[in-house]
Amino acid sequence: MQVRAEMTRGRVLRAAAHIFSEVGYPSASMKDIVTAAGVTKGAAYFHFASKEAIAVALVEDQFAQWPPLVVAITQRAGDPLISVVALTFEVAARFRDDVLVRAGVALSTDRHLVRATLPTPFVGWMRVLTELLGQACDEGLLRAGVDPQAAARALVGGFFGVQHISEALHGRADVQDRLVELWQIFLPGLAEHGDWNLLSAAAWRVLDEVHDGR
Amino acid sequence: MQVRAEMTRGRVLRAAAHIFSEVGYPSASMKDIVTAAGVTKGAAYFHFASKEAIAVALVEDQFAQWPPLVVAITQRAGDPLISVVALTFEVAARFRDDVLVRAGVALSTDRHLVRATLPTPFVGWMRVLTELLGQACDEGLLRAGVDPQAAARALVGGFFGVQHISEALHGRADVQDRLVELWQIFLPGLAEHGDWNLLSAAAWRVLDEVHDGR
Amino acid sequence: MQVRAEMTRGRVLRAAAHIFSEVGYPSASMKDIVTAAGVTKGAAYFHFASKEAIAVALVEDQFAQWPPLVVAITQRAGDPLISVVALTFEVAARFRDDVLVRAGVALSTDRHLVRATLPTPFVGWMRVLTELLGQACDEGLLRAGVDPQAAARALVGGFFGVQHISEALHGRADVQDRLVELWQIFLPGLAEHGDWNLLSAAAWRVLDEVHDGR
Amino acid sequence: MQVRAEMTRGRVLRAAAHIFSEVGYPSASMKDIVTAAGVTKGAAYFHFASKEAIAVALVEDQFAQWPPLVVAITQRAGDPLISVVALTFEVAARFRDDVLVRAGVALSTDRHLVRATLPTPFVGWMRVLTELLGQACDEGLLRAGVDPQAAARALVGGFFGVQHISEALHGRADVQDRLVELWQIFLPGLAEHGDWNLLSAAAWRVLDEVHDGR
DNA sequence: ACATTCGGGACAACCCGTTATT
DNA sequence: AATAACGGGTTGTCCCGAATGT
Repeated sequence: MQVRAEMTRGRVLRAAAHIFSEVGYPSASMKDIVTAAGVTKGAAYFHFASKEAIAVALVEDQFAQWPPLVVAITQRAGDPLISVVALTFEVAARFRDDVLVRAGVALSTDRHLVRATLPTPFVGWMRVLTELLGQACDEGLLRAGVDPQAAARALVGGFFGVQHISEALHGRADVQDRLVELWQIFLPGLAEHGDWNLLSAAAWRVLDEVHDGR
Repeated sequence: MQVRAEMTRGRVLRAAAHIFSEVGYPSASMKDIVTAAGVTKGAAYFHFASKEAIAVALVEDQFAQWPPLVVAITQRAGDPLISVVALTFEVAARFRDDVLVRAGVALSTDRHLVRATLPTPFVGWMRVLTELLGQACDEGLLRAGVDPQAAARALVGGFFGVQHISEALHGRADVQDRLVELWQIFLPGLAEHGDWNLLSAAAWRVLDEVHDGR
Repeated sequence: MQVRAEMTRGRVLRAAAHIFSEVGYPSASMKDIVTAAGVTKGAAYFHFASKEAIAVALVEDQFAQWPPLVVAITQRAGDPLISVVALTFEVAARFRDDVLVRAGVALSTDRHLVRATLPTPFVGWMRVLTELLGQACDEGLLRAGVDPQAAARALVGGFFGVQHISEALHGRADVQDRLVELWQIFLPGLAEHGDWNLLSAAAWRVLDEVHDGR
Repeated sequence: MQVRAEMTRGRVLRAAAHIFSEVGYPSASMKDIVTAAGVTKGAAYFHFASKEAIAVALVEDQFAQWPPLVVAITQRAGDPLISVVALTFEVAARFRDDVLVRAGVALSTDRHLVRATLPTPFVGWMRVLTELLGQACDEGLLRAGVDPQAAARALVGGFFGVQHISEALHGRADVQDRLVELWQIFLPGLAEHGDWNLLSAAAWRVLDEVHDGR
């Protein structure tokens, strides 16, 4: 009865995602979760050993979804800077729209509230961006003196901060606008002759293709 | 008996700050707090109506400490860009070193976990920075086309993100280095002819004076 | 407000004694106990940190009540053999009649069911009886070749077994009869010329005095 | 598939015996048992309707093993007193060494913790011993005035007590020594001219024969 | 005014023995 | 005989108030 089991597991996960992102992990009670999921406590505890295990599953699911996206975008884009911009747009959109992702982000942000060991956040993104910016550097696209790794760290920090504030103040409704603002300040420091209008237009084209391709 | 009362209040506040910043607000129990404070529950509840009230007091204390700092720094600095840089350095240092501040930041970051209404974060800083960058704009210090408000938002976002990641990964030990990296990327987009070395040196001088002045 | 507290504590202890001796420690729920005691869980947990702590208190109370009894009886009896017999009668009566004692005995018997460390049973009684039988030996009352310590161990074992079986089969209603049977078999092996009728009559006289003396 | 089924049943029984005698019936969870047995819950519940059913099976197995032993020993011994002594030695050894027996004893001792009706303990042994001591009486081996039934009750009580204390204090390691001590006190009250050394030597001879005979 | 002791219940997470379903 | 699901029940904790000193 694999399919019923898989359905139950998914229901729990989705319900937990909603509740976690609404009231936060510590205030979410298993009772709320199973009620929202429409399953019994026994069923939930058959699939997840504990509340923490649900959180871990959620965060790991979220982590697992990025590598394929990175591959899809970099393949279509060709240019590393376009890839980076497109990634930030797409990730921001998912942060805003996908409740599983929102929950994963909330859990990662409050990771000290979860006793279980969650995967370390940020470092994966730093690696990806360091790689892409390194390529850009090799291709002579970066401003002289820019260290790809330092730029990657700054970019991840900026993205996270902007996204967090957008969430705190407006439920991420304005996250894309804030992201554009961030890029407009960032770009001159990153690429000598980068033109934001061209870059963002290219990034959107890539995203359109990626979305259609699916 | 005024002095004993004030001492008790302070002990509770400091103990709560430690516990909140260690395990987070929801997992911090009043029992832990009063034990750490060395007072009885009754005493704590005489000064604070609830656990939430402690959190509110902590956050408000934290908020209240910034305006004087802003005044002190802007008065000494004269130049608005130097003021901004000096502010980020000083605030980052307090985020790292002052347990009361750390607790306030943690509570603000997890503000949806506290049912009571905490003061809205970020907007105060956005106002301050918009003001300072507006001055810089008037004085012709900014790059052409930079909107002071948008730049202020990006700056607050970048600062928060960088600081949060530094906390998550290294307990804020490296926050100053990360902040410098952020500025190095930011500055070209903000000020056409800004030189980071000069700017940061000036900012440190201002901070030295401010610290001595106290 | 010492007196209310002491009352509450006592109510919990007595209720727990009833429930423990009825359904056994593991099957007794705190809910049952506090309901029977007519107090709330908060009150119970103020006095006892856990269910185990109640069990420990019960057993320790039981242990603490024997030394005074030993003193009272030996002082009145003079003769060590009479003391031993009187002790067994009195203890058997309390095992049968006093619910606090019954609970303590039940907990000691099932002590491996309680994770907390309960005082070691039996050894206290072995010491007391070894002492008394040693005196009897010195006074030439014992049969030649009897080792006081071995006899004490056998006596404690016999007493415990007889009492346990009486409890298991008839709720200890027949414990005194069974005890007399035990003594009638035991006495010839212990004291060459002991006469059970004289000895038991003397023991009862001592007990009457002790009871009146209170 | 008869043999696999029988194996599964046996594994469950043995695992349950271990767990019951370690932590007691109420604290033993089916999960622990099936894990220790290396079978699934479904398999265990195929063989036993409930946890109680396992306990009942264990106790009944234990009860069923004594009648053959009684027959074997009385046949070899001839003399009823030798039979009684040999029985106590052999039973004590099995109490100490056989985990199935240990579990049965533990369950019988804590029988009020099992809701199902377990076979009444002690009375079987009392009947056997009453019978044997009755024979001894008829043969003039008992001390004048000894009631076989009362003596049987006292003996069962003494045996149980000594064995229980040995278990509680030393895991039954010293049970044979304690049993000898008990007999040395008991014998004079039971048999006028009984000599313990001869009796126990005869009992051991009988046991050797019984063991070889198997 | 300030502090303490004691009590009140709601509730949380999780486990448990058991039954369906396959 | 294995996987999956079932809910009820357990202990313990938590935040807080009420009664009581000092």
